[in-house]
Amino acid sequence: MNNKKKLRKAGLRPTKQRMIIADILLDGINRHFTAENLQNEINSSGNSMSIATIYNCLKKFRNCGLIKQVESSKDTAIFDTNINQHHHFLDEETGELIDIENDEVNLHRLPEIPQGYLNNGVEVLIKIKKQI
Amino acid sequence: MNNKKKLRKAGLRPTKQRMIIADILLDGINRHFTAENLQNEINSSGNSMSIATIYNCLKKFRNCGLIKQVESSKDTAIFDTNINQHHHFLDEETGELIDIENDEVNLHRLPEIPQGYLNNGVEVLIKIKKQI
DNA sequence: TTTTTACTTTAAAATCGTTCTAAACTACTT
DNA sequence: AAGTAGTTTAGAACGATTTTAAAGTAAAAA
Repeated sequence: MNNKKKLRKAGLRPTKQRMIIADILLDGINRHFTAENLQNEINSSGNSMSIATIYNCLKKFRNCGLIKQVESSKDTAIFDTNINQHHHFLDEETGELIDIENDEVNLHRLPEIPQGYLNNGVEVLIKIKKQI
Repeated sequence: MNNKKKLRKAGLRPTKQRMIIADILLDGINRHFTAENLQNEINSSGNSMSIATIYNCLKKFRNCGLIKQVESSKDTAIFDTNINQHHHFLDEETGELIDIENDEVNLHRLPEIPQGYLNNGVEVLIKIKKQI
């Protein structure tokens, strides 16, 4: 499916700006990035875009499930083009994230979900530290 | 052990401000809180403290292992007085966190830690959503 | 004890990531 | 082609956190 169709299917108008971002992000390659990283990529591709638009698009893309936002206590939001349930190694020193595929983690005996709630995704974070 | 000793053991000078914070946080009760929450508690206890000092202390306490910082992509840092390895339910709508004790999650077959790194703690986050 | 030194606290300013504003623009519908 | 609803934009605003630099304090040295 081309990106125009992907955006339409997600309920988003395929504007010029969203297409530029989709062409960068939705190429099937898994990557972690910040709004600033993306702006640099946009600039490198010969385009330019207001940072407000970039934030708007990232929020829309995230809410539509085209990308994910990683749970991490860094000062900057980190997004992920891998939208399948998966996990991460996190080097807390550098902030570097490494993907862990879902089938590499075997979760036995999950605790019971609190009354009145539904399970909305499990994320395992394995914090790692450079060996000295 | 009293709080003065705990601070000394952690390598921190037991200043008046750190003692006020230690008296609030290190009472053995597990809680999640932000810097602002803590400032309110300090004020309620009849004391007052510069917000810069509160941030300084929280950073020191965290770096010494007296408290933990929760991995979560909220806009405000969330701290946790439960320093044992444990996990959380997260209601993404409200930001509410609920503790999951470590033995309630059974992790079989963790992936291999990348070359040159050491495991520095595992955190499982179960995102939950209010049932409609 | 007094002095010295290093560390800590503080208010206020600065910074940084992100969101808001409101005007101009553009995609889609009629 | 005209209308309308959604989108983009620069710049202002915001909120959390950090920095600054001066005053204060705890611990170490004399």
